Amino acid sequence: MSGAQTGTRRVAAALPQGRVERRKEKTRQVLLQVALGLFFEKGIYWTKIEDITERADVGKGTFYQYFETKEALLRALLQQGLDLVLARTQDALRDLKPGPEAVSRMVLARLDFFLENPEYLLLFHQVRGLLQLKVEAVKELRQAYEAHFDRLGAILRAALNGRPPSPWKARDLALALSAFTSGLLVHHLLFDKGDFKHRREVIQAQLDRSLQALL
Amino acid sequence: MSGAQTGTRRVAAALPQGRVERRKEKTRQVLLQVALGLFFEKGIYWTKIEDITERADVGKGTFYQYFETKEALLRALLQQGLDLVLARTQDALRDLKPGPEAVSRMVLARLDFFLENPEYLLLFHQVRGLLQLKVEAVKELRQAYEAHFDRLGAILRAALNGRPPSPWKARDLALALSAFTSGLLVHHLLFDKGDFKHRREVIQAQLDRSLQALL
Amino acid sequence: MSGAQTGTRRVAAALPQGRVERRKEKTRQVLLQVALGLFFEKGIYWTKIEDITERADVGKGTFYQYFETKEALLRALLQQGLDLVLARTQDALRDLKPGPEAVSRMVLARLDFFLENPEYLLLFHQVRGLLQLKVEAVKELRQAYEAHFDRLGAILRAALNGRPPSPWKARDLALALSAFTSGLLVHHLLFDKGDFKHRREVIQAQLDRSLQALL
Amino acid sequence: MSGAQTGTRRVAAALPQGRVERRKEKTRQVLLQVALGLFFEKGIYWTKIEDITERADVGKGTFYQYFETKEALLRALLQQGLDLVLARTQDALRDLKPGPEAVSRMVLARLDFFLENPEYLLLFHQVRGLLQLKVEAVKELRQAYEAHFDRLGAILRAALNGRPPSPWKARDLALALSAFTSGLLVHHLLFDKGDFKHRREVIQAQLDRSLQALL
DNA sequence: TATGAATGAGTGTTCATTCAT
DNA sequence: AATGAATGAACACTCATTCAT
Repeated sequence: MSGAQTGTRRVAAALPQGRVERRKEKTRQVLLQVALGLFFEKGIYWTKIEDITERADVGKGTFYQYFETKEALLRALLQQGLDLVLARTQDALRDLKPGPEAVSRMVLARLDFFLENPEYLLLFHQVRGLLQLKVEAVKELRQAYEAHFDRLGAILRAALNGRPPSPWKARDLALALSAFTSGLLVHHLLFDKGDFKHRREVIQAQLDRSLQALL
Repeated sequence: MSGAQTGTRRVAAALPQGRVERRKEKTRQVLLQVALGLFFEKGIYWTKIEDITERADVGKGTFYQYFETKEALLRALLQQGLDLVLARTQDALRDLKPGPEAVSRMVLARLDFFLENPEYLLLFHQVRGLLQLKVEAVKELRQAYEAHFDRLGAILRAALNGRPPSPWKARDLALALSAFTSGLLVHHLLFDKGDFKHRREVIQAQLDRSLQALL
Repeated sequence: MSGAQTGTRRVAAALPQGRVERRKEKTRQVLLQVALGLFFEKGIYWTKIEDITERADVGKGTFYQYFETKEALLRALLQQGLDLVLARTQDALRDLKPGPEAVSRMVLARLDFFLENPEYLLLFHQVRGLLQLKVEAVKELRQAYEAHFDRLGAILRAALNGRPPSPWKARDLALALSAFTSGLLVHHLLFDKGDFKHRREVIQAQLDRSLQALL
Repeated sequence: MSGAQTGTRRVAAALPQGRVERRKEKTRQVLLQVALGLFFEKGIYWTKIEDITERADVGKGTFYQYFETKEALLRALLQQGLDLVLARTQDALRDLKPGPEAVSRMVLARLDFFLENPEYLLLFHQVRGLLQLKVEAVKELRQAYEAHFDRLGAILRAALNGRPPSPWKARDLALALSAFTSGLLVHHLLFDKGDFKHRREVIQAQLDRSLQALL
């Protein structure tokens, strides 16, 4: 404290801190963002708690003040990500009449979200790989995912005025759209890293084309 | 059974063994299949070498007679899987004229392969999650994947008489088809486990519908 | 004692600990000393990390807080030993005019050091056995050794007023003196364990006699 | 067998084999020599049984037909080495009158032996490092060493007409001479590898000089 | 509240040795 | 007698988590 030497060393501590409450929330967010970045760079499994705290510039023990376990962090991150895409999806529909156009907007909104946040794209991909595990620990992840697609299905049904085109059910169509977008993007991300963002037009055209058929 | 206690304990040893050569190959295959199953059930990361050898009913050391490391096993399994799908894809085109129909057959062939071998489906999914890692160890995995999609692209181009529909390039279309199929199936697999196989018709209809648009 | 059960179990924790800094340094030293003793008793190769941590009364993981690998520990120990002998050698020359007498003092100083610290004597002997290995890992050991004998040669040259007696070069003479002392002592140590210290006079006489001739 | 393909692959089998007896002895010698070479190159500890059998071009199981354990091989090798030096030492004294000259011859004979067989030099050095171990297994090694130096002491006493110069006892002088020679050579071997043999004259001069004083 | 030293269960891997062929 | 596939005890090292300061 005295000498303020800490101030220069600690990212978290250096942040403007109105009140303790605010600082706590800030540290939590820093940890989440740092973890998201590392999960993207090294993979969930290969990211050590210490990697996170080091980059966040806090003590290793501090991590456990904010998250009970590494798995709790993952859960929080996943939920945050799902919430963000969902919000984005709904935003895209604001002031729009139901119809194919609305669905197209939805899909593009999600496309843009993932282009801007490839970290979440890969996070979802990795997490999906865990969902098969029957362990108790994963149950919550599954639930988050299921809830997300239920809501997404509902949004989609609304966007289609309640009539998803045969042979789809709204929820399945939501899944399919999501699977398609994600699958396509993950591939582009993994195999054409450099071009990822610049290929938006191509990817969009590919999606458009596909969408016409699906609806 | 009674009196044949050995028979029940040692899977590998109990196998019909013409000669040593044959036994070795058999053991290797047993290890691969057992590993594939466990990767499916518990995930790559959570499957311990000992889990594998235990279920294969061989000593822990035996594993290392056949695979240099756990990662080498993964590589072998991935390659085996990619080879299998590719073979299946090509088989589907035998005695078929190029055209949309051919592509449809290809896609359905892959669908069937994955419905029969969900283990590979999930294996690919998990592996894709690793491809972002820049570690040397993963390089070979990437290469296997890249090579696979190059070949798949070539097959597809042939099936389309050399003219992939705009805006696609053959390889990208191959990626997209693969991503779509996989993404769709993984979701069905993870969220509707029980119905997985029985839903073939629905999934097929969904794919068909999508394909019409893509081509 | 009574009531202080912790005190008896944890050597490291029981040590007077001004501050964390001090405790850390202490733990490191405890590990080094314990390892030195075990290397002496059981040999480098046969000393397991757990032997060390057990005797040091710390957890196995603690070892790796202080040394990256077993080999790093060995390196640290070797360097510490070399530094100690060198210091002792130089001390022996303080306030002494160059000449045969000075050299004699040097040699005796080293003799005494090894009589007091047979652990280092045997450590050096064992390490020398590793120096032939071409592995990368050993390079640093070699360098430490080489540097040591360069410095020892320089000291010796000074002690001889720059004129080592033909056919020696200063560095080779340093090597020879060291080899002789060590060789003699190791033999006495290994084959006459009980008498080791009490035979100082005899050994000293033997060394003296030899020295007269060498210079 | 048919086709004689084995003949080209197997060093051991390819050797001229008078009778089975002879072949067995030959294989044993091959194993010993190969092991000696590997112990020199990689160190005793880091030489795997398989390294030995591979280079000897025999099956891994074959090793155990000739030596009960790795340690038994080491014992055999050590004994063989000690016998060889001793024989060489005695040869040097043949037709020589007792006196300082005889001792000088002895020492030089040993010097030459080690210059020709650095493998044994380093073997002895490494083994000496093991002698401290209190394990039962090492007892025989110690005994071999002790017996060797007893005999060496006897030879030396004879060479000195029964009167070792004060303050030496014959056995201790033998030890000292041995220690000196070995120590010097090991150093030269480790730190001046290239020159090892060519430096015979220098080393010899150094030894001569030292000897004059010791006697 | 923040810290980081300490922990030890857990894991991949090695290798001397055995034994069925 | 020769082989090499099979074995499993043993070991170095990792890392999520705890807790005293």
